[in-house]
Amino acid sequence: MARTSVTMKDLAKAADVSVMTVSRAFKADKSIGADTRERILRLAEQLGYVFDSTAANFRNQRTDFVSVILPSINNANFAETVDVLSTQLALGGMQVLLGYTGYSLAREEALIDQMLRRKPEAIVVTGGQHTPDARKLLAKAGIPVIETWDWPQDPVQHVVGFSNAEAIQGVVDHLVDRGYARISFLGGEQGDDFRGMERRAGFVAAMARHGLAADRLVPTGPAPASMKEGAAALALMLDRFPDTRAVVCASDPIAFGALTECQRRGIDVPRDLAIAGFGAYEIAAISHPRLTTIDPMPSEIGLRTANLILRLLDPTAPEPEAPEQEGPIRIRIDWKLIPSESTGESTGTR
Amino acid sequence: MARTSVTMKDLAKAADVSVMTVSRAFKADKSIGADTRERILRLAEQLGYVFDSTAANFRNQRTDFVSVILPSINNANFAETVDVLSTQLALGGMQVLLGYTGYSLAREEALIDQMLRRKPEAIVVTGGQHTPDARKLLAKAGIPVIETWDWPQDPVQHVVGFSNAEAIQGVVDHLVDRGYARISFLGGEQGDDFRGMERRAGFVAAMARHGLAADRLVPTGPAPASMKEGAAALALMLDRFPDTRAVVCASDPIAFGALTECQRRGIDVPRDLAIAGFGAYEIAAISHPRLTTIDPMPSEIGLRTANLILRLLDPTAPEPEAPEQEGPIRIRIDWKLIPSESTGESTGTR
DNA sequence: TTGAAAGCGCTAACAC
DNA sequence: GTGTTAGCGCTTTCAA
Repeated sequence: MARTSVTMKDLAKAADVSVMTVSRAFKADKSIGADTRERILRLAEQLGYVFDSTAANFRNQRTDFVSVILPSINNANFAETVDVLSTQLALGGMQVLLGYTGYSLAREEALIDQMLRRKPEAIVVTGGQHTPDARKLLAKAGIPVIETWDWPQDPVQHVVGFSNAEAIQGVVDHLVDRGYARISFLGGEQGDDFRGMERRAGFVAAMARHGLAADRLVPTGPAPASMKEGAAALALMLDRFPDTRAVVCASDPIAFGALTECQRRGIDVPRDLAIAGFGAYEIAAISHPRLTTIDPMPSEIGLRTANLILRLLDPTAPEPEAPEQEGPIRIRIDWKLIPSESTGESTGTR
Repeated sequence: MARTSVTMKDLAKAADVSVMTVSRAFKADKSIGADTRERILRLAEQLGYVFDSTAANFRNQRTDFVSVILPSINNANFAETVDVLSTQLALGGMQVLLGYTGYSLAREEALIDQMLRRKPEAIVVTGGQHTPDARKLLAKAGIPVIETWDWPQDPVQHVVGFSNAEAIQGVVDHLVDRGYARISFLGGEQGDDFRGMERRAGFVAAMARHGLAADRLVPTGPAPASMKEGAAALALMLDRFPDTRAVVCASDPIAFGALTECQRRGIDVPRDLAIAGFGAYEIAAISHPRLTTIDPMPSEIGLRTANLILRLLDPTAPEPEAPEQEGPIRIRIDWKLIPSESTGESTGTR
């Protein structure tokens, strides 16, 4: 194993130039003779030299890292946000450093602490809920902090997201529009999945606004709730609230699980029961019937977050009036209702 | 923004000790007075000191990074592998640096080049297909290289994976067992998705072995093929090979897309048509009917890869006989056939 | 166009 | 238990 790697010093010796000249050979715009550069690059190839960006980064006091903290990587929505975020940041020469909390705030705190030691240029977190210590760490980090996928009451700094409580109301309004009144909610009400809890709160608020009973609440257990839990929750709902005519689910996987349970029991969706999800996952657009859902624009979140970071870090950015005085930036993402087959058409109160 | 951060030097001055003493205060096992340490740590808290691991890593010539290169993060199987891999490596103090190729070998080459400059301790790639230059980079990297999710003819170094061609044969054998003979294959045959192509090759080989016609091949377009493409491919298949009684799909998303298309057309699965997938995605276990599939053990791949890396990097590992001479390690992951409802029961040739 | 000096923040190794 | 020295590989600055 070539644990002993070739350095610029070695190259310099071999090319009989100074280390500085070698350094210049690897930068595009430095003043250096074309022939000298070519000779050095050829030599580098021969000796198997690999540029050490850790050293360069250290010397420049820039890591070009952006830390991104997610509840889980195994979630198509978060994955899409990260995908776009990474791709976009790569255009600015930035690299994403990913961390997963497993939906635990304690783990998030530990991760933030650990991440900050790596001296990222900015840090992106999911949600607006953090432990007090985590908040303190973020506030004192001295780098841009962006909370995403949420619309916190009291943001740490920048925000790119939306209100989960509000978004779910789009679903409720849609169902009420179609004449549904006896509506259940399937979704977690425990653990650290605050987005799920907010969706439940949003459901309750929206039902109250319509003067409807909002007590048909079925938990799906701690996050991440997925298809299986959705099926189990539907069974539970049929047992507890048999008069239900429509269900709002905290996520599309839950909704799809519920749908399969209906199929197994011979319950026709949407004729006997309407089902709505959340997240605009791939499955919502293809299941039979297709699921009515909310598109939270995950790629938009990633894109706007990346652009915000690039702008905040770009020293050449033209500052309009107040130089160095710009306050926190709040970018609201517009979720979109996608009405579809699973909530059918309606003709009267259900 | 506190672009000017507090260093050990500042702490040393404030605590009226040497920088070395400060350094010791942050290491668990160093000889230092308990009171001195406490005083320094308290001071660090007050001054908002954050340990700079980039400097420590640079000094120690260890980054504690492991590069992991994936086709896409938006794939539940790869996500699971990475999840377990990251978690396990974290136990050894390692951090994963993720990169996505978008199923492009050219992009993979660029990524590998870029990653190696960050001086990772090891590099994990997906698949055994690389550009010649990428292979060269990997071979000369001087760190452990692990190819995963594949079983290459000519591995670069270590391997943790399985043969996609062989695995798909498990599905074919199962269908033949159940009496199916007129079997189609839905899956990509273009672009850089070599795992998909290998599955197709495996299908053809298995059919030939059973003396069956293997010419019912329906492409799904370039990777990543997903549910929508699966539905479209099924429609195409019905048109081109209407006598088909069973379809083998290159992935569960394709299979599920095909299933939904059947549901829309009133084709009963498995009575009229059997469908099998690949990957043991969540959807396979819950769709109605549930999908027969192959479980490629993604978390096992992640776990074994992590443990292999930790072992290779651990200098205290007891080397049995040949010190520093151990050859490449090949860990074969045993995929598992999961027979389920979508391939039904059979009574005779179909 | 090229080179010499200095140092980014931390720690191994060795004194005391 | 604490301090001193030296240096990881690179680049900014200034001089030639």
